[in-house]
Amino acid sequence: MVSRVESAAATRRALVDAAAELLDEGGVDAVTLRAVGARAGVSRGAPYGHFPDKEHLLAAVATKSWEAVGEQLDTLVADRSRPPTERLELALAGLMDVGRRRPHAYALMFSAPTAEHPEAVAAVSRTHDQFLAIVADVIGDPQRARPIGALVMAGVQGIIAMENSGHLTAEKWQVTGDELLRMLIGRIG
Amino acid sequence: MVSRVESAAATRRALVDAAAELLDEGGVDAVTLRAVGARAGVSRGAPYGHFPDKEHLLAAVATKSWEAVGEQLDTLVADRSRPPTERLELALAGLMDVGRRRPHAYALMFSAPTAEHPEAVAAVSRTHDQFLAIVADVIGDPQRARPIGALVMAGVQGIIAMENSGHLTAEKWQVTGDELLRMLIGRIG
DNA sequence: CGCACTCAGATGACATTGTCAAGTGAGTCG
DNA sequence: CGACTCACTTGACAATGTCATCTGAGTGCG
Repeated sequence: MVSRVESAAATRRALVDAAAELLDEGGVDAVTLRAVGARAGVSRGAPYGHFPDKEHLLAAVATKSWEAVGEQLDTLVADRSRPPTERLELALAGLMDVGRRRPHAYALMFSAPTAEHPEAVAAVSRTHDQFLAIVADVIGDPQRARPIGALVMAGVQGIIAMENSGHLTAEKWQVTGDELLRMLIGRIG
Repeated sequence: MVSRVESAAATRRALVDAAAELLDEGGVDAVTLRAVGARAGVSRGAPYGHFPDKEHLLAAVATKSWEAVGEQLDTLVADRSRPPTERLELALAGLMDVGRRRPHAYALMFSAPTAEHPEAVAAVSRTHDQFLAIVADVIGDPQRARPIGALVMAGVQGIIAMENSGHLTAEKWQVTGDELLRMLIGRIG
């Protein structure tokens, strides 16, 4: 027997996990409230006990994705044994990895509605701070780290977007996403 | 009295225009086949005479958007009176402008389904060629123009995505999208 | 211990949507 | 002029997001 609040929290978690799985498997169109409920072991109307509407459920998925990236960056920020440049490379490689392994989730993380949900904004902000800390270690000057960090973040986002949309063809551009990332890192400072 | 083929072509054009308008006004969710039909002056089933499904209609909207950008670049490529760098700046400013004025259409242009439709791919490819021609004029070396062009294209795409998703906050990054664009251009070569 | 209560979740219902089969009428061609 | 073609309309259906209502298991008070 579980307490009612535990059970409700577990259900909420199961709903977000189910939505994330469906998103990864079949894109945003596959995230049906009925499918989410079924996978989470509840009925189709259950999400409305935890989220005002479907958009908020997706925002929760985006939030969790940002938090996952943030946790990954946590260990990188703390690890002072590696040189800063290497930590930055690892951080960016991690982002690229999410973009490639979970393209639908990645697109969701960078889509507009996310910004309208405070919990999502907080998760994004925290993760950006982690990232900025790493960039600052590379640059030295914390003041200049912010614009340059934005440029790098935008660059990575653009590289992944072009990869995932099929616009980054090797014949046309004579370059791979990884090479672009290396060019991007090389132009820091 | 108009010939049947003219009338059909006009209807197809009206459908794409209506879909584009609805997309700009209310995002992709507002693009309902019924709404598209109504605005185009036809019924809800009319699109099926011109497109196999809704996705192909949206692909046609994306294609038209790419072609519009391509035409804008046409004049820039032809205009040898301006210095190459200025032409590149104007080209990128034009892209940024589309991203800001028509955020939903811009997102559609860089979304995955587009790549699966041959006519869309052709329009994108043609526009990318225009862009590469301008970049090549700036760089000098046509071989190096391709990777650098990809980096710039990805950068612009990323800047717009961060702007439109609300992630490019001035407080966090201490920079504007336009400033990022200038940084990006400054790092060419 | 027992009972009324709360609230997470279930269920029925409804409007909207994408999609297709069948129908229709205006342009087209012999 | 009559048969035909085909762009478009209309009716229908399944799937979906959403809400009002219901139900039963955990909870607090006596």
